[in-house]
Amino acid sequence: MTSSTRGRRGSYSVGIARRQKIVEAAAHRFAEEGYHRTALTRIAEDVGITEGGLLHHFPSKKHLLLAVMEHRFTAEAQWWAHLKDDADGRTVLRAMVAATERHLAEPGLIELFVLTSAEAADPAGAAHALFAERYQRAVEALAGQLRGAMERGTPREGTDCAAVARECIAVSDGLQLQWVISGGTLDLAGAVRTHADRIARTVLPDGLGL
Amino acid sequence: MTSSTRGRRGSYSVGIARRQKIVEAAAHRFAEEGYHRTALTRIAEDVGITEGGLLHHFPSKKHLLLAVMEHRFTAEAQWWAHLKDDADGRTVLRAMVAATERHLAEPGLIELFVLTSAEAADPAGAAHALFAERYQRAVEALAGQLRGAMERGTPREGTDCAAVARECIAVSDGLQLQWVISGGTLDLAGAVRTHADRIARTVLPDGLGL
DNA sequence: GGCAAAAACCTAGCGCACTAGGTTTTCGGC
DNA sequence: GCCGAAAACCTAGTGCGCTAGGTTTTTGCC
Repeated sequence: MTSSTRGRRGSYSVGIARRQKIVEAAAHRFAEEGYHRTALTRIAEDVGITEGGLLHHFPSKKHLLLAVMEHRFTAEAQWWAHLKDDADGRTVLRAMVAATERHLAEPGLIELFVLTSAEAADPAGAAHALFAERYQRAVEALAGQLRGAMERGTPREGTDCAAVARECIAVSDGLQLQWVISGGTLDLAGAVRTHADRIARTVLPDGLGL
Repeated sequence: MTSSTRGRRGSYSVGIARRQKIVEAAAHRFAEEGYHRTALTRIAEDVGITEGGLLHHFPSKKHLLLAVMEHRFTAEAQWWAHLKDDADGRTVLRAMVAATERHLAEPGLIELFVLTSAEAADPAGAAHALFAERYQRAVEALAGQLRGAMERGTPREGTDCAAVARECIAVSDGLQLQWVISGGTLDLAGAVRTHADRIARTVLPDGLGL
């Protein structure tokens, strides 16, 4: 029973490199021509292997989509990390608007997000676990920051921070959907700001907007 | 150039009956085993025809899903019609909560809705047009009722009713997503109520909650 | 009632996502 | 350096969504 228990060798360097290339190629094609319209064979060709070979690394097309999204999510999480723990509620709410603007800058991202969200609705699907965890983490983080911010001011009585966090995330997701369907016409960032402002006026101690 | 221009005959009665049966069978199977896991062949078998025969009526599986959803949407629209035009803002907001509770009562409905929403993200897809129109109509209706209600009271200055309507719909959609992913754990109706209450406090003339 | 024309339906076949099982390549341990 | 086990990769085959084109059934019209 050493550190490397008998059997079990882990990925080879060539495999790791291949997976990275696959995710890059997939991200490119998905953003370019859409998830449903890109065939796994094309992505496999892009990286110089067979469809079967690709499916060795990612057992299904959905798993591949998930890997692409996970890549995005980590980048997103890193960005949020720049917020200090003692940031006040107003700063957090402003960060939500800024995050939306960041998403808008990357073409195809929101479409992919909406798609993956729906995929996550299937409890048997691979995306389910990731999203379940992701939502829980996001709600907790946002709620924690709001709670901390309120405790430093005079908290409004009976404010459920987790509920506020869930609402913020819901508004963001729901508006993203409307934005995609509107073909990019909707002022997404503006709408998110309006809501953040409403939250500020109803839950922040001073009752002022953003 | 008579009323029936040459050519063009319209559906036969047998076809209409068949389509209805197909939609019923599809709705049942989709709710039962999920959209992705039900094969068109099964639905075709249920109604006693071939897969090819089914595809004559609905050119694609997505079209069929869309037909199922349209069926639900009309039922939903009829329900909303019970609201009087001169209903006050508070009544409209309460109706949103009631609508959510209605959705929760029908198993599998919200899952299908989330799925179809994502499908609508593809501009080339069949669901896109329906959802684009649906959202526009919903926003206009809600905004109109809010506007009417506010004009009868003392409207808060600078309230964009359309924006409020979009936000309400976004919250509803976004929370539905979280509800599905949570496996039904989330108190969906409660969360919608919390938001509706916040809206009431920030946009209704009296500034009171629900 | 019978005649087209259009709807309803079927058959054959393609591409894609995915599976099963075999072959080749990598690489830690001797 | 080389052995062997596991990773990496390929090949063959299946079921599904969908298309193309043909056949059967319905139905308005004379």
